[in-house]
Amino acid sequence: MSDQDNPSTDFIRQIIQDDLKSGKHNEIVTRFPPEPNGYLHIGHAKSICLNFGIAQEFGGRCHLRFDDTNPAKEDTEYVDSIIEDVRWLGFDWGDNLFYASDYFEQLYDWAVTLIETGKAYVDDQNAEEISKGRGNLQTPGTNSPYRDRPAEESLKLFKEMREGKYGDGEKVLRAKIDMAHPNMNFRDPVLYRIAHAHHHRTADKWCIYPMYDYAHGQSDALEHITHSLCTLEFEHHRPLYEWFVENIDVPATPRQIEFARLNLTYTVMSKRKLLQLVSENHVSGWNDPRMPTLSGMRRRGYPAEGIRNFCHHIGITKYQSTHDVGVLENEVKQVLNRDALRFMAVLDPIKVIVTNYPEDQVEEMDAVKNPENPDLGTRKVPFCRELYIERDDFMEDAPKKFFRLKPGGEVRFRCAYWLKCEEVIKDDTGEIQELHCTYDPDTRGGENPPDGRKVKGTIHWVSARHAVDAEVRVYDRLFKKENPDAAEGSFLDHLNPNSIEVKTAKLEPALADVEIGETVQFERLGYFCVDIDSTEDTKVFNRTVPLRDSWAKIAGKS
RNA sequence: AACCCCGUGGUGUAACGGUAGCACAACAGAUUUUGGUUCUGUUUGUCAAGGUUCGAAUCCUUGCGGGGUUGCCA
Repeated sequence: MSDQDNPSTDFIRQIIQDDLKSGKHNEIVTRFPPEPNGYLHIGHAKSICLNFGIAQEFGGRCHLRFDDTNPAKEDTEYVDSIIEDVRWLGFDWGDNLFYASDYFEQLYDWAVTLIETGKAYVDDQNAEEISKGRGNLQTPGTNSPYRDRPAEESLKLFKEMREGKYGDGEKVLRAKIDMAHPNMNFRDPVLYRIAHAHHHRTADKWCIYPMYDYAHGQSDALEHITHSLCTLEFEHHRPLYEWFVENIDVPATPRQIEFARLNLTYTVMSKRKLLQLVSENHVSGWNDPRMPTLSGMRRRGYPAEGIRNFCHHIGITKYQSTHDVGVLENEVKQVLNRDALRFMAVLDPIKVIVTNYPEDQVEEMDAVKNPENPDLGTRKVPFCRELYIERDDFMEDAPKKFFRLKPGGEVRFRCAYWLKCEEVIKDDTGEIQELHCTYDPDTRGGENPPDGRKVKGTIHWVSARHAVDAEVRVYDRLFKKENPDAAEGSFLDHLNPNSIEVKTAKLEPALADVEIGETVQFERLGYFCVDIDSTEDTKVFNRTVPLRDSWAKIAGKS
């Protein structure tokens, strides 16, 4: 199943189709414009899939542009991670890699023109005065005392601002629009501020930096972007975006269209909060497998295809919805079910002795690598007298619907034999030590015996003599609340204290060959990805997502 | 009570004036050497009231509800 089966027909794509049909545009150009001040998350994936997806579907192109107009918050570390993440997601911008800082000179020249034509002025007020002068939602603002200073004076001051004559905050350049406008963005927005800060690309060349509103539309125009797609919070900025495009002699007229940003249950998405999780060590880093970042999901074992399919299926609207994280997990599971190789691993082992199995014998059992793709063939799994099974797969006082191992009961050991539990060995405290079982030689490979006996359950196992130890990190949701943002108190109050559980597991030996970054299925348990923390001696696995567990549901009910 | 945007099952999303469909979730069953997968079926919806129309989720009006906007962040 692929994305292409059902082409999207959201309102943005409809606008684009109309623009193509009417001849307004012959080629579609979009852009993904992150600010390099943090790591990309699943919300960005929605925007990436939208912008790059549209370029692919309509035979256009999509630029990657770093919106690097605020040196105080930005860093090359973020530039590098963003490039890596977009590539990993599966998109390519060819030669179209740009930076807003590439346009600083041109933006400066246009600002000069705005001053010359009386559409901008240098304001000497400080931030507080400007804020006060702007009025509020009910009351109009008042003009700055510097609003009507002669253009030549503003020109001189603006030049001096650039030359570094003033300190941070001493002066700003403002557009001269309307201090009583109902849209606050029109109350003489700031175009340039002074910031004596080191920029990760332009170094110390500049000490004045353009604001988002002033830089973004012009950058779009310079790149001949046809459709500038952004999230809903920029709706009020669109008229200003258009004002600049109209009042400046730009080479193209891009159109801004807004869509709803992605919200997911059981997580937070704001960069500020994600940064806080990292800096206060609630997680191990931006790429912690519990983070909604692309690097976290990659490390968790989410395939890029699953994320792309998710973004495709949630669609694009203006309705501020919250998607169930289960939908994402479902897309991930679909891809993994198709692709992941199957292995057996025991996370919470209990020993089984096969009392009637020869002490020194070892058999290599054949096990299918992936039932969804039988062409992949089989692997060998060693079977001997001592095994491990999952503690959950045995119950002394089992309910009727418990199809696994119980005293006197018989189950199939996957791809091996049918075993019957003869004796339960306990220690002084009553804790189960080991199980003594007998096997039926007529069931080799797990086949049905000739006498027509039936068995309800099949459980996984690992040979105790051949097992490889590994660390397994079992992850759960990072937050306990569906919406940690809306819940009472700080979002940090709702962190799930059990979002990670570390176990030492017993693996079948073939698992030793799985490489870092690969995701496999531990049969009956879930999907697990080899983590970068793995060493020569010990592999580390992250649980990507558990398999559906309908027994847990039945057990939970009774 | 300024201005702007948005209201379709539990959660999302389609239907472009003409049979309210799909996915996830839930429930029931079938298949199964993973209580996985797959397959079949069931339950649940157009925020409200008016209006236009042969016909309204769709167009209009009003109300109600949700969100956004008062950075020298993006």
